[in-house]
This record gives sequence, structure tokens and C-alpha cells, in this order.
Amino acid sequence: MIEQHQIGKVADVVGLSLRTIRYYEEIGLVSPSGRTEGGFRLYTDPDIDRLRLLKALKPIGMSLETMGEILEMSDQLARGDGDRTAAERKFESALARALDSCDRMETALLVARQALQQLSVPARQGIR
Amino acid sequence: MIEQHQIGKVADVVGLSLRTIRYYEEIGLVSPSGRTEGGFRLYTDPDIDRLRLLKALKPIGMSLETMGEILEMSDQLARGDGDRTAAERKFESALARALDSCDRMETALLVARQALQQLSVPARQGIR
DNA sequence: TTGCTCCTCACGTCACGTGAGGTGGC
DNA sequence: TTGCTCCTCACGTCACGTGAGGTGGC
Repeated sequence: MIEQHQIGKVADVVGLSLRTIRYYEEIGLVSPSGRTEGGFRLYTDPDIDRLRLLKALKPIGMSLETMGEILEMSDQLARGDGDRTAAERKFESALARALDSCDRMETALLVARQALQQLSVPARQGIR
Repeated sequence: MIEQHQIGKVADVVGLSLRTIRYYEEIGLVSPSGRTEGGFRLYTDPDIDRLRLLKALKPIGMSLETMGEILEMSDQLARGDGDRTAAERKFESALARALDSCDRMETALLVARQALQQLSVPARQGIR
């Protein structure tokens, strides 16, 4: 029997808020695989993996729309429909752009650290 | 004579949009040092430095409110008013928290890169 | 005088946060 | 039966984007 989890537990293990998880469903990113009789959302492990991916990609400043496209392409490749090589190319290029975002973020982080250093140095001089 | 720059040039050299610069003024973060007769904003080099700092700290996910506090404390220390040691302590702790944000961002970036790698590996297997 | 740059509203958007009021399930 | 967890609206918020309609300045 497949393990089903309620939204609260999912939020806990993935590290997203209930609202965020519901919002991702609202915009069509991740829907629960089922519901209880009373309407409680039930998530399977693959559902949780999708949420984990979104949570992981969030910090690089990717829009939810772009993330949705990546998820969709990944699904399509996994199912194996459509034009394989064309789909593969699109997917690879999307991943490449995502990795570029990571690099830009890395640089931005460096700049931020330098700015913070610059800030603390003159302040110290003013005191001592 | 002090160099004055119009908002468009400032936006260009700093890398922020006109709207963003105006918004930062709206919420009290950075105001132009002057205006022309006709109402055009005029920025001096120190104004531009403040904007540069904001631009640099943005990627670490700090709220504009927090950045405002850092700017304010830095100003206060530069002017040298208030309780010096208390102000210094507050400022140092704010900077320390900012550097912590950088570290967390660094970790998040690592997780993002790993997630992207995981994504591309099974996709390739499905094709070959 | 013609363009380009700037101005102030003011509504729209993205990604949620935060109650309000109500029900499900061990 | 009592709590805790979940549900669906629906309005609020943060950090801007995006016109609309109008004026300034080399």
C-alpha cells in the first residue's frame, strides 16, 4: 500500500508552509495524489519529491512559472512522449539556464559579503 | 562643486530600475540630495553609494526594512552620536546576522545545484 | 521646436501571510 | 467528547512593474 501523508506532515518534512503548498497546487505546480472523504489533501512520496525540488530551486530566484516548465519537461521526458531529442534539448537548455542562475547568485553573494566588509571597516575606525 | 546626477544615469550605473530607486525614496531608504527647479531628482555620490549597498545586499534575501536599519546604524556611527559602545554592539550584531544570511544562502545554492544535477541524470538515462 | 528624460498618480502582479469561520479524524 | 488538524474564502503585504497623462531641459 502506498504511503499517504497529510499536508501538515509534508510541510514539516519539506520545510514549506501550508499556505505555500496550497498555493503551489492553486497555480498547478504540485497537486496532492488524493483526498480523504472529508477533503484532506493526501500526498505520496513522488508528490513530496516535487515539493522538495521547488523548495531547493527557490533560493536561486527562479520564478514559479519557470520551475513549472522544468517540472513539466522532466515529467514529459520521464513518460517518454513527444519528440525525444527536441524535448531533451529544451530540457538541457533549461537546466543550463538554471545553473547559470546559480553562478550569478554566487557572484552576487560575493559582492554582498564585500559590501558588508566595507561597511564594518570604517565603522570600526570611527570608534577606535 | 558637487557632482549631481539625474535618476536615469544613477539607475544605469547602479543597476536598479527607476521605479525601484523611487520606491526606495518612498519608503525612506534613500532620498536624493536635491531637486532641480522642475522637480528632477538629483543624486550625489554618497547617495549613489547607498543605492549600491542596497543593490548589493538584495540578493541575500534581506528585507528592505532590515537594510534600512543597517543603513541607519551606519549613519549614526559615522556621525558619532548616541551611546557609542551600545550602537557599535547593535551594528556589529546586525552585520553578523547579515553574514549568517550569506552563509545560509551559500548552503541553499549548494542544495539547488545538487537538485539540478539529480534532475539531469535520470533524464539522460531515460534517453540513452 | 523637437526629443528625450523626467514627473506623479494609480492600478497590477507575484508569492505568499494571516485571520475568519467551519469541519474532519484518531 | 475533546483537541488537533485540516478545509475554503478572502483580504493584506512586500517589492516592485507598467502604463497614463503631463512637463522639464540641453
